[in-house]
Amino acid sequence: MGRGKVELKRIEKASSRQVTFSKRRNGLVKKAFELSVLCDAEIALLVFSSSGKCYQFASHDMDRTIVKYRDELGLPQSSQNQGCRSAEFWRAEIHELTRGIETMEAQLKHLCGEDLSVLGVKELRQLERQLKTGVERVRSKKRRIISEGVNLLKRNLRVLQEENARLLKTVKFQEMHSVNIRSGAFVDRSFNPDQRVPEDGSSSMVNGGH
Amino acid sequence: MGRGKVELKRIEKASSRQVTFSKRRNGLVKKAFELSVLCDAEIALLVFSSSGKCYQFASHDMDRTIVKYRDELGLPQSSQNQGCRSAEFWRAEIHELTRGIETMEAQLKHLCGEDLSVLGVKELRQLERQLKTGVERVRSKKRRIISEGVNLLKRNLRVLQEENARLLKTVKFQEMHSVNIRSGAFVDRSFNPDQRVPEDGSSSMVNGGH
DNA sequence: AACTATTAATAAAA
DNA sequence: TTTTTATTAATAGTT
Repeated sequence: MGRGKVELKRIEKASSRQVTFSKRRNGLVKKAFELSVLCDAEIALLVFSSSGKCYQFASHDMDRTIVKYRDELGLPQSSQNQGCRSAEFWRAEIHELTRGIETMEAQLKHLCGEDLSVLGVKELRQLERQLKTGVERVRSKKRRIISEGVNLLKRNLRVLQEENARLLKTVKFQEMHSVNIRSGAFVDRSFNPDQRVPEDGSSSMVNGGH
Repeated sequence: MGRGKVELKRIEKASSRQVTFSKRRNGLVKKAFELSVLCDAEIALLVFSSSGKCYQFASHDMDRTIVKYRDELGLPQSSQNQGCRSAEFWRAEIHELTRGIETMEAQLKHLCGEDLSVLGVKELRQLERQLKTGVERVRSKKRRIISEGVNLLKRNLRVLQEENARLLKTVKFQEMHSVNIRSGAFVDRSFNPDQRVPEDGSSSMVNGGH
């Protein structure tokens, strides 16, 4: 609903993203409100923008609804004040994960041809080989998928053509048959040059059926 | 949007209310999902039907988002709680990181031409374009590095050649000089055809320097 | 669950 | 941001 449809992926242009966020956030809250009123539902909605700003809507009371949700899961309350002692552990855990992420991000960038300054010729050669392999594999996969599609279409085409040929024969046979049975009508018609044997247009059906 | 507009009040007819609840709840979740994807937002949505059934949507992790919301309310009042967060929060944080890692691993595999079965033709096309861009960038970087190396060598070559020319002149001059001073020695050499003026080999060093 | 006539949301532009 | 407008999307009532 807008000037053209939009792909379901992160909007790259920051300004557009901001505008869309603002509009859709309003729309979402409006919808949530309407649902709560129309259907007598209890709704809690939390939205954090990518920059960390918090927006919320609650038809009744945010905390009450959250408590209800926790009850639903059977979770104990006020878990917020627990677990302070293991913070160091979690920090270390996260540090590990973050390091892995950084490595992978670098790899991804390199594979996209970005941030290449840190690499030497040897590494560039290896990267190029890796990318060429990747391209080749992707291409061959694509070719296979497309060729499968084409083959399917060809098969369908053949089946339809055979079907049409059969139908055409049947139609011709029926025409001949009706001429033989009602030959009197034929004779009658021959006395009236304006009347013709009607054409049924079945041959055009062959192409009309996609 | 429908056959006529609706008043914003509780739908009295129970069956209509139920149908509308179901439809609009789906719509609301869809909108929440779209907002989270398009605008990179973190969203938590809780919906309780009037009969008490609980429905939910969370773009990231419900508990993490709730904790974030509580932090939002709690932290501005006093900063003493900063850094002291629940194990749940850390678990959610790690869950987030792990999800990111999985995404990146998948991307890496795809870029290496592995695990392509999950992709459609459109995605393969995009991937191919990405890889081609990457290859091109890697190649151009490699070319630049190599060409810089070559240029450096050429510069060295020129410098050395000039140096050689200078040295050769000096040698020639000294020889002439020595001839003038010790003409006897020159005469000695000219009498011995096997002996040559020694070549210093510096011009072959230019090429041997790789 | 489908089907549409309508209304509502919203993308792009101003 | 907000408004406007051309379009798409959601959905109310119906089958």
